[in-house]
Amino acid sequence: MTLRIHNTLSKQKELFNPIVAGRVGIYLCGPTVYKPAHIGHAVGPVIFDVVKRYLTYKGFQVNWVVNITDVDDKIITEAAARGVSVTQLARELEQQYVDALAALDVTSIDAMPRASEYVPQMIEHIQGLIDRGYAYVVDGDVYFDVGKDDDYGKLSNRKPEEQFAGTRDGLLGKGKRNPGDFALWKAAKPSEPDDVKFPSPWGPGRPGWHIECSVMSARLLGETFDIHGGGMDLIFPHHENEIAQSESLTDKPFARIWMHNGLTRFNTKKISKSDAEMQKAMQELQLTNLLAKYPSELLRFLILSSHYRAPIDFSDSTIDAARKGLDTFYRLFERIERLTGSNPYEAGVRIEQLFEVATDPSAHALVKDVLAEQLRFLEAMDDDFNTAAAIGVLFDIAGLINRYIEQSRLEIRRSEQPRTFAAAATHTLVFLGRLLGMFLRPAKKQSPGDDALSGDLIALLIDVRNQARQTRQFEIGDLIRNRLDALGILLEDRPDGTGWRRK
RNA sequence: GGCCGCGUACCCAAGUGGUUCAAGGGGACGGAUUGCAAAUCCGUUAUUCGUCGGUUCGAAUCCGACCGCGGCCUCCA
Repeated sequence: MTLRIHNTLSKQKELFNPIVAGRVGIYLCGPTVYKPAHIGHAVGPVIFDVVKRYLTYKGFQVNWVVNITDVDDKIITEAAARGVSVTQLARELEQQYVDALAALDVTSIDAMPRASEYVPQMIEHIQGLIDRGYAYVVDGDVYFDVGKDDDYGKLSNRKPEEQFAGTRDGLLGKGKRNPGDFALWKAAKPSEPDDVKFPSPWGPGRPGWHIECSVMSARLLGETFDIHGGGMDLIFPHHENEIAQSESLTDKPFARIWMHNGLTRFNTKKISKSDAEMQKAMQELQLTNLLAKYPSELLRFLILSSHYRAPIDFSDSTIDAARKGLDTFYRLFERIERLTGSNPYEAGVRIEQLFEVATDPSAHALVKDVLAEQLRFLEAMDDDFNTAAAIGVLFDIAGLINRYIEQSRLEIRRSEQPRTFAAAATHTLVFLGRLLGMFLRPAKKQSPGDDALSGDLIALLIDVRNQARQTRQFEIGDLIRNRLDALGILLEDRPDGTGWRRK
């Protein structure tokens, strides 16, 4: 099986072969820390977390870098508005972001470099571009000269002459040679705080937006590396400019593969910072708020339920549907533990290890079918990380296991062999889910308000109810069930007794 | 205006030339099971893939036009 990845540069899926055999370098554009991160900021990290998990599974050693932009106009403005220092604001929001990613089980990032800590290297890079004639200085600013870069625009398919033809003079700025020229270095303004003033050969100032990614990726991954990721909205100008300033200095290809994820939408609109109507929604869509409201696994599941290049529409109804879908797996896991005594979250025999001993026809069929599904899962992942299709396969496997449980009447007769196979199939299911960063640990079954006493009381009510049912006093039984239902407790009468769960 | 993406059932969402390609989830409706439920299982729910043309023996899938939605072209994951 071979992995193919869609490359924005070529606009098609390409066979993946790393530069150095067995090793993969990935750079993902992280956030500018000037406002709390929203759900859209989690999409890239979750997807690349899966990319890393999958590549690791395939035997690659992955080095994944996500940058933090902590020097920027917007941070300066926001910090001034809040009356805190730029550094203070940036660190606070960075910590929030890191915490949110940890909550989402995005724990596989290898380095999170800060722009502010690579300024000397950026200056070196900029000086190199000046020396090579690709950049010029104007009153303490340094601009990249897009006119000197023959293939400028190859990523976003734009030609600077056409793109900026007839643009207003305003874009020309002070002393720009071409309207499309972008700042590599911005001279400090007197009003700006000291913690964003860095000394440079061109006077005090700070780096432009794009240069940090070129420099930090080169330092941490090499001048040419395997995969560069980010949101679709970064293709132009950010990534285009990264390519220009990197390749103009090194004469080497920058990133081999560009992966761009679709943007998260709310009411079909991009979650944007400037839209007034969006401001209110933004509050709700902040990662910290969402993580307080929903299990993180649900957010991850929702993100992975559509292909990474498609936009995700975020709404209560999509969340709700995702939650109900996820419950299918949770119920299966509970069922398996109850019927087989095997904990799906703990290491156990997977079904592929039982191929030889599956002599019983239905067990044999289960093994065969689950293995076929496993293949489909891997094929989906190999096809540009099609997590949506992969999740579809997980549902199919869950169906196979439930069907097998029904067929072998496991609820009634707990025969040895069906228990073993059902448990093993579930271990395979969990194993595949974990390639997506799912099913890492048992889902929370209880609410914060639950305690031992309420559990005992429910058990007591169940006993009373079953006594009543045995004497066919169903009104009493139903009363208890309905009243518990109103409290959010769902009773389930199974062949082996009555269980309960929260709605 | 230029560039890019999208438009698949009631909703979400895979599929980008042909035998299982119309996955999967939610919802709804039948059936099995249950005292009744819940859960689970079985079945039904798109002869059709925005519209109209074209290419082809054959298209949701390729080409063209059009309609609709969105993104970028200024900061943005």
